Amino acid sequence: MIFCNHTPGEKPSCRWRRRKEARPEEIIDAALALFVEKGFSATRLDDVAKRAGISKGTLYLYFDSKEAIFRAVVETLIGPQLQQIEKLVHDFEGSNQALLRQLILGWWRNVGETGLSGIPKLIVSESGNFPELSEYFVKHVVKRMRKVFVGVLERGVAAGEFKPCDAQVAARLLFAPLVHAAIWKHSLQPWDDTGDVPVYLNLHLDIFFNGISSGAAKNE
Amino acid sequence: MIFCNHTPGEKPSCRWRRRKEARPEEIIDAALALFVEKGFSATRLDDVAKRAGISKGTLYLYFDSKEAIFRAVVETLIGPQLQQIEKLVHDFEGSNQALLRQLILGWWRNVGETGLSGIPKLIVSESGNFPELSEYFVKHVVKRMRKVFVGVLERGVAAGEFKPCDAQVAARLLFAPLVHAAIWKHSLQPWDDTGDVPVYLNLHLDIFFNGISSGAAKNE
DNA sequence: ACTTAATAACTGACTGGGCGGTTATTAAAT
DNA sequence: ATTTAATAACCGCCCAGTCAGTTATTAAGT
Repeated sequence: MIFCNHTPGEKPSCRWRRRKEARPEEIIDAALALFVEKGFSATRLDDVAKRAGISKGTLYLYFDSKEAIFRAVVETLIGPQLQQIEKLVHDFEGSNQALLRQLILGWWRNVGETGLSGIPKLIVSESGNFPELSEYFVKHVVKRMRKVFVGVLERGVAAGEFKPCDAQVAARLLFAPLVHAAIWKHSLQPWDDTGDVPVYLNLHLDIFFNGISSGAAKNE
Repeated sequence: MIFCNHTPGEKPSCRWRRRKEARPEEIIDAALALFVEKGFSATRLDDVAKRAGISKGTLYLYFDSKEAIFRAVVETLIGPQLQQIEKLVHDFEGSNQALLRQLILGWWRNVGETGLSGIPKLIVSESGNFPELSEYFVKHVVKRMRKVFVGVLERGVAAGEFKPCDAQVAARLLFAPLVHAAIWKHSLQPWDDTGDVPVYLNLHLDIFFNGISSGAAKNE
């Protein structure tokens, strides 16, 4: 705790090191973990600094305020994920059901099982205190994400693969268990570890597609 | 703001009134609203007091601490709901599907559309800061609730009404959209008012039961 | 190579305000 | 007159944000 800032496997020959490039990411990672665990208000910057292996003053060399760190956490971590998802949809060849399954399970693998899974809880928790951030999140994340799902669902309906339905609502239903699982993982999971999530998601997908498929093929 | 504490429709003839009986509930209601909106840490007791129409000192005549108020909010508001639900299940006559539909829609009417709908968000947000409370909630609310759903689902499977499946997991899936809708309502809804919830829930129920029904009867 | 000067990353003690909690006092109720 | 609900001024801790000083690093000079 006293000696720090050494690249792994290096002996502590000095009190600290200059690592201008690495700081921001380390700060954001530390802040994400603490914000998710404790919430924004209850997180002390001293703790963020300690976790990032620096002093509190250093935080202010890279960010203007606690709130700026919060915004950076949210805004920098989600862009890449969305791009990857949109790419997957664009390149995919196969049935729409298979694509949606892959989207759901892929999201869980890339987001749900990583530190990113804490972001939904964080956003939900702080929505009342950061309305502008919530607006940003809805506009640039939720709606963009939903657009992908709605597109695939509508394509599936047009192709006769799914029953006709309100794709907006169906998209929300399809995605809800993902969000639910992610939030759960960071809140009540420790006291109710009900099996692993992929099992949960697979049953969801089976029921959902069995329920929405246009009757033609039934997967047992 | 200055004059207060009058039963509705009473003229402010004095600075305040003694209303020992009514205080606790009013405090709890005020605290619920603010905790849900801002989270526990970010809520100031001065604001709770103001909203309850009293001064901060008065809070301490009825509760030992801020945390005690928090616990009271959670513990006093959910018991009655659970009892009502268990009674409904006990008395119900009809198909298990119909019962589950009624449970879901009834929950939304009695909880989702009232101030109680904020509790899930509150629990999730503060789970990191109040582990004991989370444990209590899981033990006495989540599991008790799930037990009801699991019971009905298993009965349905045994009766040949539903396909065989893991009732524990299915119960979580069935309930997830409710929690999702409630949390959504208190966080991102203002920036994405996607239709009303009953429509969402009805589609959920249609897809779910169509997906899980044992093929015999199809309701279209 | 070795020393020294200049720069910039980093530190940690400090502060000012805000908020949880207390208490001396006031006023309603009986 | 006595009791007690309620107040509002008050206290002290905590923590976001600051800044004067320290140390690693780099560059220039010899």
